[in-house]
Parts: sequence; structure tokens; C-alpha cells
Amino acid sequence: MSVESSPRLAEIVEAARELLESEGPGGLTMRALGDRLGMRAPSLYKHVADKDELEALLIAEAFRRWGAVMHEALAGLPGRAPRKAKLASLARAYRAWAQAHPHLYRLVTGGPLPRERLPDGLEAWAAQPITRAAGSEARARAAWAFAHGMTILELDGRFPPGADLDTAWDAGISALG
Amino acid sequence: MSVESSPRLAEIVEAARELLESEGPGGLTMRALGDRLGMRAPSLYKHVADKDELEALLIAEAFRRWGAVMHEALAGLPGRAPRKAKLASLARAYRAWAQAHPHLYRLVTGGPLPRERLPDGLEAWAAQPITRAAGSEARARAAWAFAHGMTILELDGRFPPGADLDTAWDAGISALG
DNA sequence: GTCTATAGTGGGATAGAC
DNA sequence: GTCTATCCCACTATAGAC
Repeated sequence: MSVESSPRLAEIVEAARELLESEGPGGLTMRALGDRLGMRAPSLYKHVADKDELEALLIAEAFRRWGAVMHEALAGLPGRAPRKAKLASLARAYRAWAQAHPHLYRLVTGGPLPRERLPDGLEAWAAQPITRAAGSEARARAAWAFAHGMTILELDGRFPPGADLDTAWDAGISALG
Repeated sequence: MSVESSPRLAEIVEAARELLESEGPGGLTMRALGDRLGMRAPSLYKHVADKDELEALLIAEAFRRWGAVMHEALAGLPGRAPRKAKLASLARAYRAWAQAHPHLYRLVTGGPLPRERLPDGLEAWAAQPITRAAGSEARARAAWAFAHGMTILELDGRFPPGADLDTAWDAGISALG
């Protein structure tokens, strides 16, 4: 079953995304999702095999949204822009998107990924802008690790209150750029 | 109630740590913990107010172990060693400890921290080696973010299978050192 | 400090009628 | 495709006897 083939399924995934974004992962239950859609939880199982399948559809949707933002952040720059400028633009977009959609961000970047249930190439497409901007695989991975580390530690409230994170971001971008 | 004042409580926290390390967070239930200690779950509540208190004791214990490893990694080097050598040593110890104790590592670095239930200064003590090696607050935060990002993405299987992560670690350490 | 018994909650999922 | 009714599971936590 795919979202394209069933408008009702697309509505369900959309409602699940809204529920996740507003309530967090603990709030995404089959009952709550049914409520939001004006149906009983058991009815959802006519559209989706189980909760895992629903989550895989949700992850795919989140990758599309996240990837679009990353691609735009790079598309707005001239191709010959210096590497540091490209990384800085990506970092800004990355951080802003994560802060605007923390639960979606965690869904896309945290925990194991059900790769076998995801459309082919989707994950690679979303990561493409970083790879292109960084100049080498190793640098792309280091840059991604830095950005993810800063982002998730910030979301989790792990830096000391009042820490100057803008400066820490700049330090990392300067070093890795 | 503190671990120092009650040997039985220390045994409970130790058993909880073993259970978490072997079974993961989902395996750490009051029933399973009781089983491991040869007692019924309700009896645990004579030693601990609730599960949150137990988790806070566990987090404190994990900080002590993790912090000890980080301090050792720095203590083994001459004080005048170059910054890059210090960071490399810390990174090696950091990565190795996380891989040896993935669930403990997640406990210490992931999610929100119940700071009000943790001994004063423990968190800062554990982070001290990174702060000292990095040379500035901003660089320390960037270095920690990079190390955490590499580590957690690796633990979660987020890099492509077969990716050369040693080289990515080296790239980050060189850049940030 | 340990036990038994049990309350209370909330979750995923199925059967079968309509 | 939706419903009602229900099952089964697992967990935290309390009450009260010993």
C-alpha cells in the first residue's frame, strides 16, 4: 500500500505527522490517531497493516520535507560559492528546520531506520546537499556529525543554560569548511 | 535515599545497570529488576520511591563511569601535549566506551537530564576533560557535538554500511584540533 | 524488607456485524 | 470501510499480611 494509491491513506499519514509534531512520539497512538480522524482505532487497520508500517510512511514523508529544505538551502547559492558559505547556509537551514520540527527531526535522524520499507534512494537524496557541499565523503560525514550533534544536544537541553551556541556553530563551520 | 547510605540500594542500582546494558531501556522494568535480584517488584519500592528515582541513580552512576574514562584518557598524556593529540586521545576513549556500553552511553548523552536529582557538579566534572583539551568553550562544544554526532549516528546505524568512519573521525579531529 | 494480591492505566491488535 | 466488543499484553504502583 502506498500513499499515492490511496487518498485516505495520505490523510492518515498527514494526521499522524500533525499528531507527532504536536504531541511527540508518546502521543502517536492508534487511538489518538483515530480520534483526530474521526474514526475508531481498529478502522485504521483497514488502511495499514500495523503501526510499524504507518511509522515507515511517516519517516518517508519526513525525509521528503527535510530533504526539500536542504536542497533549497543549496540551490539559493551560486554553484561557485566557497565551500564554507555552502556549509554555513546548509547549517542554518538544518538547525532552523530541526527547531521548527523537533519530533520530525528526531524521527528522521534518531534511532534505527527501517530502510527496507523506505523508497529507494530517498535517504541518499535527502543527504545529497551535504555531500555536495563538503567536498569529500569523510568531510561530509564529519560535517553531518557535527551538525547533528549540535542540533540534538541543543534540542535535548544538554548544553549549559545560556551557552553561546551561535559561536559554537561558527567554530565548527569554520573548522570543517 | 542515597547509594552510600544503603548497601542494598547499591545492589539494586548495580543490577539495574546490568539489566540496562544487556537488555536496553525497554528491558529495564521493575519486574525484570526484581527477578534479577530474587525479589518481587513491589519490594523494590521499599528502597526507591519510584522508577524515576531509580533512573536518576542510574544516570549518576553512568556519569561516574564515563567521566572516569574521559579523565583517564587525558591523564595518560603529558600536560604539554599538542591539542590535537589530546583531542585524539579523548575521541578514541569516547568512541570505545560508547561502543562497549551503548545503552549507558545513550542514557548519559541522550534525552533530557534530571539535573535536579543529580549530585552537584557531576555533569561538569565528566565534561571537564573535553573543556580542558579544546582550548575554548566554543571549541569544546563543537568538539563534543562532533564526537557525539559521530558516535550516535554510528550506534544507530545511520552511516551507509561499510562507510569508512575512521577517516571521518580523523577528518573531524584534524579540523577541530 | 519481603511477600501476595490487586488496582489502574494504556497500549496494539483481532473478530465479526453492518 | 467503518463500527462495537473484546482480548491480550506489559507496565507502575499501592495495600496489607507476615
